[in-house]
Amino acid sequence: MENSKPSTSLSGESLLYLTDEQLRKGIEAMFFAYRGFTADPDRILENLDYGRAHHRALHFVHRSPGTTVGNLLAILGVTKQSLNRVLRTLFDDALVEARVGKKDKRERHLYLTEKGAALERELSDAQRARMRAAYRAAGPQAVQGFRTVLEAMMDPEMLRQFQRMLEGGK
Amino acid sequence: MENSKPSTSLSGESLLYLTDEQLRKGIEAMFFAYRGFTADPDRILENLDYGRAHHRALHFVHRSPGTTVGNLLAILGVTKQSLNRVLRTLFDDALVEARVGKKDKRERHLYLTEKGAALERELSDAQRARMRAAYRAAGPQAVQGFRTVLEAMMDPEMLRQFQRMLEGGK
DNA sequence: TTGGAGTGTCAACAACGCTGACGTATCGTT
DNA sequence: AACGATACGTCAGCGTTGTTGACACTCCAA
Repeated sequence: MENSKPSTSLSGESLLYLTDEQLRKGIEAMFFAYRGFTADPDRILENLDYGRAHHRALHFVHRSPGTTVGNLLAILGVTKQSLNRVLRTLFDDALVEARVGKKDKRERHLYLTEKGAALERELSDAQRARMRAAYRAAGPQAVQGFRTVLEAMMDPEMLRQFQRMLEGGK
Repeated sequence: MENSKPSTSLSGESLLYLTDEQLRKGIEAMFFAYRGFTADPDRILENLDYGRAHHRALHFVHRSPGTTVGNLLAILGVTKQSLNRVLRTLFDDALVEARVGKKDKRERHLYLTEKGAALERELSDAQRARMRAAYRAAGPQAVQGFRTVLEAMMDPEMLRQFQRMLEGGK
Protein backbone atom coordinates (compact mmCIF):
# COMPACT_ATOMS: atom_id res chain seq x y z
CA MET A 1 0.00 0.00 0.00
CA GLU A 2 1.48 3.30 -1.04
CA ASN A 3 0.10 6.78 -0.64
CA SER A 4 -3.61 6.64 -0.10
CA LYS A 5 -3.94 10.38 0.12
CA PRO A 6 -1.07 12.17 -1.52
CA SER A 7 -0.45 15.48 0.12
CA THR A 8 -2.02 18.24 -1.90
CA SER A 9 -0.46 21.37 -3.34
CA LEU A 10 2.95 19.91 -3.98
CA SER A 11 3.96 21.84 -7.02
CA GLY A 12 0.78 23.68 -7.76
CA GLU A 13 -0.59 20.73 -9.71
CA SER A 14 -3.24 18.73 -7.88
CA LEU A 15 -2.32 15.12 -7.29
CA LEU A 16 -5.86 14.12 -6.52
CA TYR A 17 -5.88 11.98 -9.63
CA LEU A 18 -3.39 9.65 -7.96
CA THR A 19 -5.53 8.68 -5.00
CA ASP A 20 -6.26 5.01 -4.54
CA GLU A 21 -9.89 5.76 -5.21
CA GLN A 22 -9.17 7.38 -8.54
CA LEU A 23 -6.86 4.54 -9.48
CA ARG A 24 -9.54 2.04 -8.60
CA LYS A 25 -12.00 3.83 -10.82
CA GLY A 26 -9.48 3.77 -13.62
CA ILE A 27 -9.09 0.03 -13.14
CA GLU A 28 -12.81 -0.49 -13.29
CA ALA A 29 -13.14 1.73 -16.32
CA MET A 30 -10.51 -0.37 -18.02
CA PHE A 31 -12.44 -3.52 -17.21
CA PHE A 32 -15.76 -2.29 -18.51
CA ALA A 33 -14.28 -0.61 -21.53
CA TYR A 34 -12.44 -3.73 -22.58
CA ARG A 35 -15.71 -5.57 -22.53
CA GLY A 36 -17.14 -3.04 -24.94
CA PHE A 37 -13.98 -3.13 -26.96
CA THR A 38 -14.34 -6.82 -27.76
CA ALA A 39 -18.12 -7.02 -27.81
CA ASP A 40 -18.75 -6.28 -31.48
CA PRO A 41 -16.19 -8.65 -33.00
CA ASP A 42 -17.21 -11.31 -30.50
CA ARG A 43 -20.78 -11.04 -31.67
CA ILE A 44 -19.71 -11.60 -35.27
CA LEU A 45 -17.38 -14.45 -34.40
CA GLU A 46 -19.84 -16.38 -32.28
CA ASN A 47 -21.91 -17.25 -35.32
CA LEU A 48 -18.92 -18.58 -37.19
CA ASP A 49 -16.73 -21.21 -35.61
CA TYR A 50 -14.07 -18.73 -34.59
CA GLY A 51 -13.14 -16.97 -31.41
CA ARG A 52 -11.20 -14.02 -30.18
CA ALA A 53 -7.92 -15.74 -30.84
CA HIS A 54 -8.75 -16.02 -34.52
CA HIS A 55 -9.58 -12.35 -34.63
CA ARG A 56 -6.24 -11.43 -33.13
CA ALA A 57 -4.37 -13.58 -35.60
CA LEU A 58 -6.25 -12.10 -38.53
CA HIS A 59 -5.67 -8.61 -37.25
CA PHE A 60 -1.93 -8.90 -36.95
CA VAL A 61 -1.48 -10.82 -40.19
CA HIS A 62 -3.41 -8.05 -41.88
CA ARG A 63 -1.33 -5.45 -40.11
CA SER A 64 1.97 -7.06 -41.02
CA PRO A 65 1.54 -9.16 -44.15
CA GLY A 66 4.33 -11.66 -44.59
CA THR A 67 5.06 -11.80 -40.90
CA THR A 68 6.49 -15.09 -39.71
CA VAL A 69 4.96 -17.51 -37.26
CA GLY A 70 7.63 -16.71 -34.71
CA ASN A 71 6.87 -13.02 -35.05
CA LEU A 72 3.21 -13.57 -34.47
CA LEU A 73 4.03 -15.73 -31.48
CA ALA A 74 5.96 -12.90 -29.91
CA ILE A 75 3.28 -10.33 -30.63
CA LEU A 76 0.40 -12.40 -29.34
CA GLY A 77 2.31 -13.67 -26.36
CA VAL A 78 1.03 -17.23 -26.51
CA THR A 79 2.65 -20.60 -26.99
CA LYS A 80 3.19 -22.02 -30.42
CA GLN A 81 0.83 -24.88 -29.65
CA SER A 82 -1.90 -22.44 -28.87
CA LEU A 83 -1.28 -20.35 -31.94
CA ASN A 84 -0.94 -23.41 -34.11
CA ARG A 85 -4.40 -24.64 -33.24
CA VAL A 86 -5.79 -21.32 -34.40
CA LEU A 87 -3.63 -21.03 -37.49
CA ARG A 88 -4.51 -24.53 -38.60
CA THR A 89 -8.20 -23.74 -38.76
CA LEU A 90 -7.41 -20.51 -40.59
CA PHE A 91 -5.36 -22.46 -43.12
CA ASP A 92 -8.02 -25.12 -43.48
CA ASP A 93 -10.67 -22.53 -44.11
CA ALA A 94 -8.41 -20.68 -46.52
CA LEU A 95 -8.42 -17.43 -44.61
CA VAL A 96 -4.66 -17.32 -44.20
CA GLU A 97 -1.93 -18.80 -46.30
CA ALA A 98 1.67 -19.57 -45.43
CA ARG A 99 4.48 -19.21 -47.90
CA VAL A 100 7.88 -20.73 -47.34
CA GLY A 101 10.53 -18.08 -46.80
CA LYS A 102 12.65 -17.16 -49.76
CA LYS A 103 15.78 -16.35 -47.86
CA ASP A 104 15.23 -18.70 -44.96
CA LYS A 105 13.18 -21.68 -45.96
CA ARG A 106 12.43 -22.58 -42.36
CA GLU A 107 10.24 -19.55 -41.99
CA ARG A 108 6.58 -19.43 -42.95
CA HIS A 109 5.36 -16.06 -44.05
CA LEU A 110 1.70 -15.43 -43.39
CA TYR A 111 -0.74 -13.65 -45.69
CA LEU A 112 -4.46 -13.16 -45.70
CA THR A 113 -6.37 -14.63 -48.60
CA GLU A 114 -9.20 -12.66 -50.18
CA LYS A 115 -11.60 -14.48 -47.94
CA GLY A 116 -9.46 -13.82 -44.89
CA ALA A 117 -9.16 -10.17 -45.76
CA ALA A 118 -12.93 -9.97 -46.08
CA LEU A 119 -13.51 -11.38 -42.61
CA GLU A 120 -10.77 -9.25 -41.14
CA ARG A 121 -12.42 -6.22 -42.65
CA GLU A 122 -15.78 -7.13 -41.25
CA LEU A 123 -14.39 -7.57 -37.76
CA SER A 124 -12.20 -4.56 -38.02
CA ASP A 125 -15.01 -2.36 -39.27
CA ALA A 126 -17.16 -3.28 -36.31
CA GLN A 127 -14.41 -2.61 -33.83
CA ARG A 128 -13.31 0.58 -35.49
CA ALA A 129 -16.85 1.88 -35.63
CA ARG A 130 -17.02 1.75 -31.86
CA MET A 131 -13.58 3.27 -31.50
CA ARG A 132 -14.46 6.01 -33.93
CA ALA A 133 -17.62 6.86 -32.05
CA ALA A 134 -15.71 6.92 -28.78
CA TYR A 135 -12.92 9.03 -30.23
CA ARG A 136 -15.34 11.45 -31.80
CA ALA A 137 -17.31 11.81 -28.60
CA ALA A 138 -14.20 12.33 -26.54
CA GLY A 139 -12.32 14.65 -28.85
CA PRO A 140 -8.70 14.79 -30.00
CA GLN A 141 -7.22 15.93 -26.73
CA ALA A 142 -8.84 13.11 -24.81
CA VAL A 143 -7.65 10.66 -27.44
CA GLN A 144 -4.14 11.94 -27.03
CA GLY A 145 -4.37 11.32 -23.30
CA PHE A 146 -5.92 7.94 -23.81
CA ARG A 147 -3.03 6.81 -25.94
CA THR A 148 -0.49 8.25 -23.57
CA VAL A 149 -1.86 6.40 -20.56
CA LEU A 150 -2.24 3.13 -22.46
CA GLU A 151 1.36 3.22 -23.55
CA ALA A 152 2.45 3.94 -20.01
CA MET A 153 0.55 0.87 -18.85
CA MET A 154 2.35 -1.56 -21.14
CA ASP A 155 5.27 -3.70 -20.16
CA PRO A 156 8.45 -2.18 -21.56
CA GLU A 157 8.96 -5.01 -24.05
CA MET A 158 5.39 -4.79 -25.25
CA LEU A 159 5.75 -1.06 -25.61
CA ARG A 160 8.82 -1.52 -27.78
CA GLN A 161 7.00 -4.00 -29.98
CA PHE A 162 4.04 -1.71 -30.16
CA GLN A 163 6.07 1.30 -31.17
CA ARG A 164 8.03 -0.70 -33.70
CA MET A 165 4.74 -1.77 -35.18
CA LEU A 166 3.49 1.81 -35.39
CA GLU A 167 6.39 2.79 -37.60
CA GLY A 168 5.34 0.21 -40.16
CA GLY A 169 1.79 1.48 -40.29
CA LYS A 170 2.46 4.96 -41.65
CA MET B 1 -16.32 0.80 -44.05
CA GLU B 2 -16.85 4.42 -43.18
CA ASN B 3 -14.60 7.36 -43.82
CA SER B 4 -11.05 6.22 -44.33
CA LYS B 5 -9.81 9.73 -44.79
CA PRO B 6 -12.07 12.31 -43.28
CA SER B 7 -11.87 15.54 -45.16
CA THR B 8 -9.65 17.98 -43.32
CA SER B 9 -10.35 21.48 -42.11
CA LEU B 10 -13.97 20.96 -41.28
CA SER B 11 -14.32 23.26 -38.35
CA GLY B 12 -10.73 24.23 -37.81
CA GLU B 13 -10.06 21.18 -35.67
CA SER B 14 -8.06 18.45 -37.38
CA LEU B 15 -9.87 15.17 -37.77
CA LEU B 16 -6.71 13.23 -38.46
CA TYR B 17 -7.21 11.36 -35.22
CA LEU B 18 -10.23 9.66 -36.75
CA THR B 19 -8.43 7.98 -39.64
CA ASP B 20 -8.67 4.22 -39.85
CA GLU B 21 -4.96 4.05 -39.23
CA GLN B 22 -5.22 6.01 -36.00
CA LEU B 23 -8.17 3.92 -34.89
CA ARG B 24 -6.22 0.78 -35.62
CA LYS B 25 -3.38 2.01 -33.50
CA GLY B 26 -5.79 2.73 -30.70
CA ILE B 27 -7.13 -0.79 -30.96
CA GLU B 28 -3.67 -2.24 -30.75
CA ALA B 29 -2.76 0.02 -27.85
CA MET B 30 -5.83 -1.24 -26.05
CA PHE B 31 -4.77 -4.81 -26.67
CA PHE B 32 -1.24 -4.42 -25.41
CA ALA B 33 -2.21 -2.22 -22.51
CA TYR B 34 -4.79 -4.69 -21.28
CA ARG B 35 -2.09 -7.32 -21.19
CA GLY B 36 -0.05 -5.09 -18.93
CA PHE B 37 -3.11 -4.25 -16.93
CA THR B 38 -3.71 -7.85 -15.91
CA ALA B 39 -0.10 -9.01 -15.83
CA ASP B 40 0.71 -8.24 -12.20
CA PRO B 41 -2.35 -9.79 -10.55
CA ASP B 42 -2.06 -12.76 -12.89
CA ARG B 43 1.47 -13.35 -11.71
CA ILE B 44 0.33 -13.41 -8.09
CA LEU B 45 -2.66 -15.61 -8.82
CA GLU B 46 -0.82 -18.23 -10.79
CA ASN B 47 0.99 -19.44 -7.70
CA LEU B 48 -2.21 -19.82 -5.77
CA ASP B 49 -5.02 -21.88 -7.21
CA TYR B 50 -6.98 -18.88 -8.39
CA GLY B 51 -7.44 -17.13 -11.69
CA ARG B 52 -8.55 -13.83 -13.09
CA ALA B 53 -12.17 -14.61 -12.36
CA HIS B 54 -11.42 -14.89 -8.66
CA HIS B 55 -9.66 -11.57 -8.78
CA ARG B 56 -12.65 -9.88 -10.35
CA ALA B 57 -15.01 -11.34 -7.79
CA LEU B 58 -12.80 -10.22 -4.91
CA HIS B 59 -12.47 -6.79 -6.42
CA PHE B 60 -16.16 -6.13 -6.72
CA VAL B 61 -17.07 -7.66 -3.39
CA HIS B 62 -14.48 -5.40 -1.84
CA ARG B 63 -15.82 -2.45 -3.76
CA SER B 64 -19.42 -3.11 -2.82
CA PRO B 65 -19.54 -5.06 0.44
CA GLY B 66 -22.87 -6.72 0.98
CA THR B 67 -23.63 -6.92 -2.70
CA THR B 68 -25.83 -9.82 -3.74
CA VAL B 69 -24.99 -12.67 -6.05
CA GLY B 70 -27.37 -11.33 -8.66
CA ASN B 71 -25.73 -7.96 -8.51
CA LEU B 72 -22.33 -9.46 -9.02
CA LEU B 73 -23.69 -11.48 -11.90
CA ALA B 74 -24.83 -8.34 -13.65
CA ILE B 75 -21.59 -6.51 -13.03
CA LEU B 76 -19.32 -9.31 -14.15
CA GLY B 77 -21.51 -10.22 -17.09
CA VAL B 78 -21.18 -13.97 -16.73
CA THR B 79 -23.63 -16.78 -16.10
CA LYS B 80 -24.50 -17.75 -12.58
CA GLN B 81 -23.03 -21.19 -13.13
CA SER B 82 -19.71 -19.64 -14.02
CA LEU B 83 -19.76 -17.27 -11.10
CA ASN B 84 -20.92 -19.95 -8.74
CA ARG B 85 -17.95 -22.12 -9.44
CA VAL B 86 -15.67 -19.25 -8.54
CA LEU B 87 -17.65 -18.21 -5.48
CA ARG B 88 -17.69 -21.74 -4.16
CA THR B 89 -13.92 -21.93 -4.04
CA LEU B 90 -13.82 -18.53 -2.38
CA PHE B 91 -16.29 -19.73 0.24
CA ASP B 92 -14.40 -22.97 0.75
CA ASP B 93 -11.17 -21.12 1.27
CA ALA B 94 -12.85 -18.61 3.55
CA LEU B 95 -12.01 -15.58 1.45
CA VAL B 96 -15.61 -14.54 1.00
CA GLU B 97 -18.62 -15.12 3.17
CA ALA B 98 -22.29 -14.99 2.28
CA ARG B 99 -24.91 -13.79 4.71
CA VAL B 100 -28.56 -14.47 4.16
CA GLY B 101 -30.46 -11.28 3.42
CA LYS B 102 -32.25 -9.70 6.35
CA LYS B 103 -35.07 -8.24 4.36
CA ASP B 104 -35.17 -10.80 1.60
CA LYS B 105 -33.91 -14.09 2.85
CA ARG B 106 -33.38 -15.47 -0.63
CA GLU B 107 -30.55 -13.06 -1.24
CA ARG B 108 -26.99 -13.77 -0.26
CA HIS B 109 -24.97 -10.74 0.67
CA LEU B 110 -21.28 -11.12 0.02
CA TYR B 111 -18.48 -9.91 2.23
CA LEU B 112 -14.73 -10.38 2.27
CA THR B 113 -13.26 -12.14 5.27
CA GLU B 114 -10.02 -10.88 6.76
CA LYS B 115 -8.18 -13.37 4.64
CA GLY B 116 -10.09 -12.35 1.54
CA ALA B 117 -9.44 -8.70 2.20
CA ALA B 118 -5.76 -9.46 2.55
CA LEU B 119 -5.58 -11.17 -0.82
CA GLU B 120 -7.69 -8.48 -2.45
CA ARG B 121 -5.30 -5.90 -1.10
CA GLU B 122 -2.30 -7.74 -2.41
CA LEU B 123 -3.79 -8.00 -5.89
CA SER B 124 -5.12 -4.51 -5.83
CA ASP B 125 -1.85 -3.04 -4.69
CA ALA B 126 -0.03 -4.66 -7.56
CA GLN B 127 -2.52 -3.44 -10.10
CA ARG B 128 -2.74 0.02 -8.64
CA ALA B 129 1.01 0.34 -8.56
CA ARG B 130 1.10 -0.04 -12.32
CA MET B 131 -1.82 2.30 -12.80
CA ARG B 132 -0.24 4.86 -10.53
CA ALA B 133 3.01 4.72 -12.44
CA ALA B 134 1.16 5.09 -15.72
CA TYR B 135 -0.98 7.94 -14.42
CA ARG B 136 1.99 9.73 -12.97
CA ALA B 137 3.97 9.36 -16.18
CA ALA B 138 1.08 10.57 -18.30
CA GLY B 139 -0.10 13.43 -16.13
CA PRO B 140 -3.55 14.57 -15.03
CA GLN B 141 -4.71 15.85 -18.38
CA ALA B 142 -3.90 12.61 -20.13
CA VAL B 143 -5.66 10.71 -17.36
CA GLN B 144 -8.72 12.82 -17.88
CA GLY B 145 -8.69 11.96 -21.57
CA PHE B 146 -8.06 8.31 -20.83
CA ARG B 147 -11.13 8.12 -18.64
CA THR B 148 -13.25 10.01 -21.14
CA VAL B 149 -12.41 7.69 -24.00
CA LEU B 150 -12.87 4.56 -21.91
CA GLU B 151 -16.33 5.64 -20.86
CA ALA B 152 -17.22 6.40 -24.44
CA MET B 153 -16.18 2.87 -25.39
CA MET B 154 -18.52 1.15 -22.97
CA ASP B 155 -21.91 -0.23 -23.84
CA PRO B 156 -24.59 2.13 -22.57
CA GLU B 157 -25.80 -0.31 -19.91
CA MET B 158 -22.29 -0.94 -18.67
CA LEU B 159 -21.66 2.77 -18.55
CA ARG B 160 -24.71 3.26 -16.39
CA GLN B 161 -23.59 0.53 -14.04
CA PHE B 162 -20.14 1.98 -13.96
CA GLN B 163 -21.32 5.46 -13.14
CA ARG B 164 -23.70 4.20 -10.52
CA MET B 165 -20.77 2.42 -8.95
CA LEU B 166 -18.66 5.54 -8.95
CA GLU B 167 -21.17 7.38 -6.85
CA GLY B 168 -20.80 4.77 -4.15
CA GLY B 169 -17.04 5.08 -4.01
CA LYS B 170 -16.81 8.69 -2.81
C1' DT C 1 -51.97 -20.04 -2.54
C1' DT C 2 -49.67 -19.43 -6.52
C1' DG C 3 -46.31 -17.33 -9.71
C1' DG C 4 -42.01 -15.58 -10.17
C1' DA C 5 -37.52 -14.02 -8.44
C1' DG C 6 -33.03 -15.20 -6.31
C1' DT C 7 -30.06 -18.74 -5.66
C1' DG C 8 -27.54 -23.34 -5.83
C1' DT C 9 -26.16 -27.30 -8.40
C1' DC C 10 -25.49 -31.17 -11.82
C1' DA C 11 -23.92 -32.43 -16.41
C1' DA C 12 -21.87 -31.52 -20.65
C1' DC C 13 -19.35 -28.81 -23.66
C1' DA C 14 -16.20 -25.23 -26.11
C1' DA C 15 -12.48 -21.81 -26.47
C1' DC C 16 -8.10 -20.97 -25.44
C1' DG C 17 -4.48 -20.77 -22.53
C1' DC C 18 -0.53 -24.02 -20.62
C1' DT C 19 3.52 -27.84 -20.32
C1' DG C 20 6.21 -31.55 -22.07
C1' DA C 21 7.95 -34.19 -25.62
C1' DC C 22 9.21 -35.35 -30.15
C1' DG C 23 10.09 -34.84 -35.23
C1' DT C 24 11.65 -32.46 -39.45
C1' DA C 25 13.69 -29.23 -42.28
C1' DT C 26 16.95 -25.81 -42.67
C1' DC C 27 20.61 -22.70 -41.45
C1' DG C 28 25.10 -21.41 -39.86
C1' DT C 29 29.36 -22.52 -38.12
C1' DT C 30 32.93 -25.07 -37.36
C1' DA D 1 30.75 -32.82 -44.16
C1' DA D 2 29.12 -32.76 -39.56
C1' DC D 3 26.86 -30.72 -35.78
C1' DG D 4 24.26 -27.64 -32.95
C1' DA D 5 20.78 -24.17 -33.15
C1' DT D 6 16.59 -22.32 -35.09
C1' DA D 7 11.81 -22.33 -37.03
C1' DC D 8 8.04 -24.78 -37.21
C1' DG D 9 4.50 -28.54 -36.63
C1' DT D 10 2.15 -31.86 -33.83
C1' DC D 11 0.54 -35.24 -30.28
C1' DA D 12 -1.20 -35.79 -25.67
C1' DG D 13 -2.92 -34.03 -21.61
C1' DC D 14 -4.57 -30.58 -18.52
C1' DG D 15 -6.68 -26.09 -16.25
C1' DT D 16 -9.54 -21.96 -16.23
C1' DT D 17 -13.37 -19.80 -17.52
C1' DG D 18 -16.93 -19.16 -20.25
C1' DT D 19 -21.48 -21.40 -22.24
C1' DT D 20 -26.56 -24.11 -22.24
C1' DG D 21 -30.00 -26.77 -20.30
C1' DA D 22 -32.39 -28.65 -16.58
C1' DC D 23 -33.99 -29.06 -11.97
C1' DA D 24 -34.79 -27.84 -7.03
C1' DC D 25 -35.35 -24.90 -3.23
C1' DT D 26 -36.68 -20.80 -0.66
C1' DC D 27 -39.09 -16.91 -0.26
C1' DC D 28 -41.69 -12.64 -1.57
C1' DA D 29 -45.76 -10.53 -3.23
C1' DA D 30 -50.15 -10.38 -5.16
